[in-house]
Amino acid sequence: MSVDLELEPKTKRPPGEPCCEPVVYPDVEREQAERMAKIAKALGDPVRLQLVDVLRKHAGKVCVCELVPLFDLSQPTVSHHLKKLKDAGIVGSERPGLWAYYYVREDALKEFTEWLS
Amino acid sequence: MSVDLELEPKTKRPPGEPCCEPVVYPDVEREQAERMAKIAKALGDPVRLQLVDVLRKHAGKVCVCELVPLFDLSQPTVSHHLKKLKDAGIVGSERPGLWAYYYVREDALKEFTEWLS
DNA sequence: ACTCCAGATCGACGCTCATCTATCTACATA
DNA sequence: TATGTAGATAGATGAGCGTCGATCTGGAGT
Repeated sequence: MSVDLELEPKTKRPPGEPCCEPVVYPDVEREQAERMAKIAKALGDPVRLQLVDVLRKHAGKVCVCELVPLFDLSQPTVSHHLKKLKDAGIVGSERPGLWAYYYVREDALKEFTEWLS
Repeated sequence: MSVDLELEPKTKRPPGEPCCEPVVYPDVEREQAERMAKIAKALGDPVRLQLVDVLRKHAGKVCVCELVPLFDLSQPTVSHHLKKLKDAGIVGSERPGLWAYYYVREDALKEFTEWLS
């Protein structure tokens, strides 16, 4: 971070020149921005936000068969959303037998909100 | 919120019946989830996250002409991203003369992170 | 008035996403 | 071993997104 910008562009300058000096942006930032954006993107859907919400309210693991009837969506669609959340590292899952249980990875959410604060 | 789920689905049940009782989900939640999802979606792009980051680092208002050269993107694209952020209420803008200045609406970000905590 | 420039808007393109139905996998119970 | 069921995967479709070049808008300076 800490990009040194000139916050006030020059008001008078010879025509043909750009208004601001080009600034080099450190690429280190971009990797983290991409990682955080992945999490934000996963949260950028009302269904997924509600899924996370429900999972957090029930601190333990929640069976998928409990989640599906909460939404007016097909089972594959809910499964798809859960996968998105899992790929972003926001939730984890276990499948001991026939049922699958999902839970929130609080550390991932914490990392995200702290980065944003 | 506080949806009362049965966390343990019945193991044995007559065939033909669904595995879980249907649960009514309060719609009140959905409006807020949609509002928060709108913010998350706006943050779900590395460029926009970096824009927010730069704007916050320079607590005052930053000229668009300073932002454009930070990215390997065309001016219309950066303008488009800024509009997305503005529509989500994350940033605001002023245009006193020829230049446009953008700034972060900290209250919106705070509302989001607190909702997520 | 005329020109120049910063920034927003438009229209197009390719790609991703959310959703569905249909199917597949694998565990459980009889 | 045969059947039923939970959940994941595959394929299709329509909508939305990120990006661009071109154009429009309007303030500044001559």
